[in-house]
Amino acid sequence: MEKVIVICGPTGVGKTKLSIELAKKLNGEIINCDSTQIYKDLNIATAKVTKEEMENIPHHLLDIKDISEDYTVCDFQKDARLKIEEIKKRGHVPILVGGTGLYIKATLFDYQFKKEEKVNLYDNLSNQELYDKVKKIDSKVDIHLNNRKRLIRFLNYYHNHHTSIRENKTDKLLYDTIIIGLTTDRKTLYERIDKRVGIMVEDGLLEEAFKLYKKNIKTKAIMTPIGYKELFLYFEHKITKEEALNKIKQNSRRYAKKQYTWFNHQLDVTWFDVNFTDFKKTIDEVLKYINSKDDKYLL
RNA sequence: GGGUCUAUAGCCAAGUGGCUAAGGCAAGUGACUGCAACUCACUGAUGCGUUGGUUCAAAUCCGACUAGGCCCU
Repeated sequence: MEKVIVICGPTGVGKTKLSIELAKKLNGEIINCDSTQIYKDLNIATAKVTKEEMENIPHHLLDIKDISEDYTVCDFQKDARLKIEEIKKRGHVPILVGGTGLYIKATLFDYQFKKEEKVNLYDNLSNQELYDKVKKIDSKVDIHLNNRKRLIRFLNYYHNHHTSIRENKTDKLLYDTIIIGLTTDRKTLYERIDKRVGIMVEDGLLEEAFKLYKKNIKTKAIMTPIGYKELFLYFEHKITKEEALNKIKQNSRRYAKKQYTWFNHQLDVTWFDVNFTDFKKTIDEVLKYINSKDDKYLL
């Protein structure tokens, strides 16, 4: 049986470290599932693995796009599935690693992204008008009146496919999957996140951000991740450096919190409490679990 | 030691005798199939420093106490 292994969890728990150790043991190759690490030039703020950390383990879907380009879950699904097949063909184990839940889910499950033409027929409508339109098409959808982005998406979807997006739900899994979640108590995680921001600064976060700032192109790729937009405000003298860094910490904590909500409710995750003082124990625990699920990977 | 001002949720605060104590921030919870590190929603004081009193009715008025700020000594 050919498994696909997934490592998910909040930002800052040690997914990267575990993924490399697992890849070494299981003859694996890593597929990045982090929406911001797809892009080139976004390294420190996105906590991207360094060449040294990789330890010669093949990594895929890192640095594949320029910051001026757009990339969506639809692109990722296509790319990731291709990579999974390639890795399997080599007789290796695909290990999906990242914190972007939607990307992981869309890859693993039978999400259908059919061809669409881009339309912006709805930009001038008020939220109420959008909402009424949506309700008229499908009275059962529960997109909130204020969630303009989702309302427009619904209408665009309907325009293209003439069905309600709600009917797109699926629980059909395309791969034999083991989903491993890394976790720790909230307090420890938050401390790690705060500390990591300090390390990022030492590693040159401000320089990286300033380089992007000077380009003066505020693309989606730059403005989405946590770390740049906050520092841009500092560069524009709107807030102090201290405030910017605190904002980065806070946004990271909130992000981690949201990731928990997502993973807990959207995927069937088996959680492992990380042992930070002896990470080997965590690795062993996870390996043991994988082994119990599939005895092909003997230790 | 004397005078004076203040005390409402983790923080900032509105409220100046009468519906169930505004709001913001922080925090927590949740939704989420084409921007997902996105977008959006929900949640908080049975109580107004403590304690007596006035009143049909007190966060609101009066007294004492406690704590803090400022001024004087």
